[in-house]
Amino acid sequence: MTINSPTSVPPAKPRGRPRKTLEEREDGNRKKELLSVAARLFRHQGFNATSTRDIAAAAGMRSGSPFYHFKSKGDLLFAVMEEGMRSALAKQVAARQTMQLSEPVLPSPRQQLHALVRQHFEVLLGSDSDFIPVMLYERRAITDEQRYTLTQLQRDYEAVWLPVLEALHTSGQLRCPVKLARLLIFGALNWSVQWFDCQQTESLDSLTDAAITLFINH
Amino acid sequence: MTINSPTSVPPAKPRGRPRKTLEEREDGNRKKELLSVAARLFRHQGFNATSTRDIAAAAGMRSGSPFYHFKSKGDLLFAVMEEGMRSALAKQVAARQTMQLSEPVLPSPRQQLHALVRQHFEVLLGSDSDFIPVMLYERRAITDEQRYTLTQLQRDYEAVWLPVLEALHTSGQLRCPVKLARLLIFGALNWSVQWFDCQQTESLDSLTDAAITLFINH
DNA sequence: CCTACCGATCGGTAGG
DNA sequence: CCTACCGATCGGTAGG
Repeated sequence: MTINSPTSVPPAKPRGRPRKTLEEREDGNRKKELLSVAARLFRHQGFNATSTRDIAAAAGMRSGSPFYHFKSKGDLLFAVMEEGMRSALAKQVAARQTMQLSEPVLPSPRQQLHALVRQHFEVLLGSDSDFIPVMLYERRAITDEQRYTLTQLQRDYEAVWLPVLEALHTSGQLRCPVKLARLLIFGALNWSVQWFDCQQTESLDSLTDAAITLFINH
Repeated sequence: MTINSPTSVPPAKPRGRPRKTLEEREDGNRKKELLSVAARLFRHQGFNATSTRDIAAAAGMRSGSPFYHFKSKGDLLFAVMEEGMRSALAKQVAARQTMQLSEPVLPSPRQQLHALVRQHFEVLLGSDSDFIPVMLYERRAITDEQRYTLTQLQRDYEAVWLPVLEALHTSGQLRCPVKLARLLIFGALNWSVQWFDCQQTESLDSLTDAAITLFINH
């Protein structure tokens, strides 16, 4: 913690040193708790400004114990990112299935984009949303090999968007070339983690509506 | 430097230990050199992953010498950010004056936005463009007081955009509410530092054209 | 601006 | 998972 003025970190879900009930101790819950605690600290203080001692203390462990679960601090960071991507991919698949089943007619490309944007805001700003921001803003700190793995997952995530953008481009509702549109749109959405205040009145629904009106004609 | 795999840093402008000619030594050039060297390292490795020894070495100094010019590492970071904002503001003023003088008729709101976007891409991606990315991506690492100063400068920078966006909203060329449009547009532009490759064929001009077609109707 | 140095903190490990 | 610990590195300073 050489940071000058650390942005105050929201209170942890499990604070202090939790009494270890027998049920908790046996399984891999401690490892998952370590992941979510690390995600929260990495997001709000940054990877390099968060010590493994910070993480251990926030998880109610001693300083050496995180290394029982993860080989190194870098591996813990990568695990946070990978978990974030796998969770985001799962949510994306679920959202698509829900949409296709519930609609009486097939959703329009515009409706599909709306659902994708809404779901992406949920991943970025919703509950349990520390993992993906860490992945987005700490990619410098992982190895090339790890970055390659994440890039593959991100490609899967973005693959769903491309046909939707293509359809909108063909119909004239999206005038920007698809490849650049994807980069610019993701930028607009991803940047929201820098300014969005979940205490504010602005809901993710109205935010999604606004974003769609910015990108799409008619 | 506890980073796992530091993104390779582009070669410094003045590499190694420059011979100190008499002209260089006397004035404040060393301080400015320290600023630009620190901006480059902070941008590519991050603030916390860059040691003051890294900076000193890249500037051809010994480890303690940066502290002759700056009280602390944090003050050096803040100086980089402030210099970036003042330079960006100066470029913005210059661009506006050029436009108003050269056009035979007053530029349309759309033309004004084009100029603002183009100028912002220059600040983010053009030559000597390490300062603003550092300001955008290392704000966690400065004090509240310093952040307040920067927020003021950023407000000045953004103030120029608002009337342009208002005019576009009134004329129906921008359907998104102005306040959110500003946040989303800046996000789309600022995120470009994550993916733009200046080696690529894509020019800042065509990038600007694409961005305008994404945001503006007709 | 350099030399020589300090106290603090950090990631990580051996052994249990 | 804890205890006890190590080597390395870091920001910063006194004195010139």
